[in-house]
Amino acid sequence: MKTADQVLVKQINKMIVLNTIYKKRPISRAEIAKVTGLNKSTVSALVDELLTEELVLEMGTGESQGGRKPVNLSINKEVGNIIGIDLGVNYILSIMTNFAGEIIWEKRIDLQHTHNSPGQRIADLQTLIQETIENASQTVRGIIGIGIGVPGIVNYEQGLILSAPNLGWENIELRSIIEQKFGVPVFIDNEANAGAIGEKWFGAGKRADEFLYISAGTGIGAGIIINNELYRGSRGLAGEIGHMTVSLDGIPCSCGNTGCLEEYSSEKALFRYMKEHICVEELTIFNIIDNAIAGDDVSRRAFEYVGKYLGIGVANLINAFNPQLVIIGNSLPLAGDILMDELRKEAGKRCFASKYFSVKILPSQLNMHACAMGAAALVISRLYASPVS
Amino acid sequence: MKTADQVLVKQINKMIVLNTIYKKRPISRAEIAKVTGLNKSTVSALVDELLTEELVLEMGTGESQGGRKPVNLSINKEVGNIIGIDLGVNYILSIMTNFAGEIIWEKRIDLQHTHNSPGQRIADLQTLIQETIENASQTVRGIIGIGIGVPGIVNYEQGLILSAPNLGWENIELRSIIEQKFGVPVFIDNEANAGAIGEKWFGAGKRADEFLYISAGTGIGAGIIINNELYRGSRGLAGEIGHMTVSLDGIPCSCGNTGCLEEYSSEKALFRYMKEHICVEELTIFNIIDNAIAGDDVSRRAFEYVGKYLGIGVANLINAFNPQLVIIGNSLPLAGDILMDELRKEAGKRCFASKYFSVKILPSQLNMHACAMGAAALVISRLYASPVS
DNA sequence: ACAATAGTTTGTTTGTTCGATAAACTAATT
DNA sequence: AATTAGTTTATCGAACAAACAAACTATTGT
Repeated sequence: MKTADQVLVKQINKMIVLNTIYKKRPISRAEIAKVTGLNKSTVSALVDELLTEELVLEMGTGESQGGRKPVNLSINKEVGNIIGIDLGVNYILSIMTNFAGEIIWEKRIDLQHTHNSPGQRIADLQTLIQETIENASQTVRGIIGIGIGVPGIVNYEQGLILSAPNLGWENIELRSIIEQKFGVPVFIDNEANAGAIGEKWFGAGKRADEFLYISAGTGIGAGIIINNELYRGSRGLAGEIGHMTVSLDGIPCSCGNTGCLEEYSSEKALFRYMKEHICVEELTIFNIIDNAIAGDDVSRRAFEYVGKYLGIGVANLINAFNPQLVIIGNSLPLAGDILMDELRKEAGKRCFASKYFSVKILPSQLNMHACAMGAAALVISRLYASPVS
Repeated sequence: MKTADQVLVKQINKMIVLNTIYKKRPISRAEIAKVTGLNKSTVSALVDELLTEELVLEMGTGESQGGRKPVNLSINKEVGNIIGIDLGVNYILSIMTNFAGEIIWEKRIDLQHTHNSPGQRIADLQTLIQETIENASQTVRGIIGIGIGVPGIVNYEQGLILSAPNLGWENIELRSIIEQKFGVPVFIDNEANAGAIGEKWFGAGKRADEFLYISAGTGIGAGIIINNELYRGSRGLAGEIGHMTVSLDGIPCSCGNTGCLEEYSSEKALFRYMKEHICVEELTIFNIIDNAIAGDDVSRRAFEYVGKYLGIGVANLINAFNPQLVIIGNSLPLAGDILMDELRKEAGKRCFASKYFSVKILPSQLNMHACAMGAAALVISRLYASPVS
């Protein structure tokens, strides 16, 4: 029960102005007033503050509309650098972006499963972050913060990893570890949540108020955007759809149940399908994708199999959430239409809403960068929420 | 992109004050200031307005806390009457409540399936509403509005019933029909959504920010409360979970697919179970419930069967939404623990979150009144949102 | 050709309104 | 006398409308 006052009013309007500049840059004060409905003088005052905070820049003038030329306003991309980390199961991807979310440096390191003790992995992470920082550009405020997407259960508020089974991690206070080491604010979120935010800020979800981001990789997870914001659920566990039952007496799952979605439509399922169809080679997910695209029959059918079941899971979620859009991300959609066609077909058939209107199902626009860019957006969004910091 | 101004500030704070009085009545101005954090003088001013609008009453004084006695404030229950309608498949329930949501009159009429032409049914509805109005008490503003819960797809903004297959209705402009006839504001919503709002305002969901209301009757639907508000989805179809796939190659459904939840855990499924187990009698749902409670073996096992599968559906939703609470409503939970025990067992097994904390699964507190009371709350909540009307 | 001028658009300044707040007050009670 | 409840008064700060200044285009007249 948060009461309202003038501080709140100003915060909201300032955020609206900054957001408008971010989305429609270059834009003049007059135009901001027009599209937001705020008074000209109000816009002027708020823009002045944003200018002194160096979040916004005046960049020359635009074309005259029959009178005085408008002054172009733009985001100051060089206020600071943001680091976004995708902490994968067998890789770490680190990107450095400017304030506009443009990637200015990145590096991916691949890790063997062999040395996955938490300590070693965190050391690798710290080394990579250090290297990223050393490649920062000259900016007003330096490194603004670090966002990290993790494949596991996370307490976002406390920056705590409760459990990341695929990493073999339990109760790691990752935020305080990284904050102490680098002295900047750190934000930890689930990998699928980060992916959803990435697509919301920079990808296929920019214009959708409500959408689902399905991370289909080693496991299956969903990031849920409701009312333009990430929905985390009452305890931060929303979107844990890997163990959705889709087949009552289906394949037994490591969780003790049968017929979990993850057993039918993840990398795990794909590998099993390959193995069952007499494919003895040791292949990576990327090998199978390449083979499928090149026309290999078994690989294609593996993706069709996985796509069909993923379509069932997606249909179940569409029925429950009624989103405008579903984005399929992580590794599996790299197979393109081989996966997506089958997925769309099955989802369309089983989706109740499709009788009334069609739900768009798109592959990720950011591909393997979604999680890291979303992690960076976790940091950037803080600047937007409270420009005065 | 809604901008903020002082009007918004006042609206928010006034609503907070009114809500605080509603929830904690009797309460003094000083106490309101304490619990909300608003300034004493602000509270005084807002309360004064609420008093002149007759939404609030001064009702004597409370015990002294060592100084001047506090003046007790309370909701003015007699500002007006609200009508809530549950438009069932074979019944119509009409309730009349005061401003506090207390039922002061109600009537349920049972209808035969035989004459379910939309015209006849709407005539029956209008007659019942008329009778309800005639039983209104003396109030300041008379009938404030009518809320109607409908088993079908509804466009809430336009008050339009797009489709109600169980009623045989398509594209009925129910709001304008009823508004024209009775000359008061009318709100139409889906039956499960109304049930969820009912439980939120008056039932088991009062204290939960995020919960799911599962309406388990003729069909299966869900009302979703997120952030203390009903979530309707991008096109008002959120919660249409009847055709969630729970068994890949399961029972064929009227929708053309196989393994839909509704085929396993609705009244329909219960009746089928009874028939398959050599029960030739023509029974109503209430007969089966009574028999089950009385100890009849087949009836009990029918509820256990349905409960188990409903548990799977509930687990899938918990995994996706991570609510604090799930409320099971409509007819099936009238069987009590016979249904609920099996449901909880299965949901607990298949619910990913249960490894981290337990989700409460409760039967409806309002039982068959949830929908009608929620429909009334649709009207009442409008008074709260904009006290000046 | 070109200066004068009218009209338009952009952005700033000024004065007003309105809501929340703090502080000083009155009122009522132990 | 001390304490609690509620009101009054003065102040602050936000958005806003209106008036203004600045910068530009278009039109007109010579």
